[in-house]
Amino acid sequence: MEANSGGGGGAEGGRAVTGGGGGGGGSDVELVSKTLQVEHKLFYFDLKENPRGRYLKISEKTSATRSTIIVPSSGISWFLDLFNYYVNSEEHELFSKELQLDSKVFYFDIGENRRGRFLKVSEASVSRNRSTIIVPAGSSPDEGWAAFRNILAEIHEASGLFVMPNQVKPSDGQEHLVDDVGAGFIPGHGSQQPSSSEHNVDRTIDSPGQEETGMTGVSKVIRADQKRFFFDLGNNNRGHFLRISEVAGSDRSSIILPLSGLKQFHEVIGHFVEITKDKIEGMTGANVRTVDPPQR
DNA sequence: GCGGCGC
Repeated sequence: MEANSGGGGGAEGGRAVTGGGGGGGGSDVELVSKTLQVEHKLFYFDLKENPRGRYLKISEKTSATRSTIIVPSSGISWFLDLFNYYVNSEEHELFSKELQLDSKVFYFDIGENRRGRFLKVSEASVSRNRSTIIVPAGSSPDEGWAAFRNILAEIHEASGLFVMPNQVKPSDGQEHLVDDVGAGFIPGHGSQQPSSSEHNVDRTIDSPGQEETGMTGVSKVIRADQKRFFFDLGNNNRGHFLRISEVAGSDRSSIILPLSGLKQFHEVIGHFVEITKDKIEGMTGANVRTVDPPQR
């Protein structure tokens, strides 16, 4: 559905109020607020929520300049992935990236001047002018980009803590409820999700999965391009199965995989991962595209 | 206390 067609709670962003009136963001609730100083820049991270949804506002402030981008909450984990990519990649293999979220496109570009290297993140949306923040790499790679990444990881993790348990219902018909693919994990016992570069393609939401309920109702969702794939364990009188549903727009279709076939399924997928390694290596997700660096 | 961004 177009549940988040607001492009990330765009109702805010200071568009109506210009000039230093009271920026009373109306119904926008601030869930998390963090600041990061990189060289002489100050970055503000505000995870906010209004009736249209949740979004992360990232502002860059210097003495004379303020610039803000608004990231829909579903994009936080993509941002995290992308910053991991820029932190972990060698200099010669840094490419520009585009990230498409709802109606917005975020451009990630590397630049360099005598002050050093920087990552330019700009947001283009239909209604608003393009806005840009620039994150210095720092003299050691950890200073700028990694610190930025760490904040993103903290916010990504914290945002999971704000998911009400009854917002995610197991099994049938949950597709429309699981709007917030980037919202992270449901807090449970012992769920440690360190922000290392170790998380994979899957942007998962774990249903409670208590022991007493058995495995039925365990669900995950991943996202690739404009599609979402839901994985739901279920059972009927014929036994247990994994239902994999593909949802794109208003179309959906499913396959039902008896658990007896799951291992082979896994092996076959692994085989294709193996033989396409060159192509998918470095992909942080299928709706992140690598584009040629600008020739300037 | 820099400086990139944009046309």
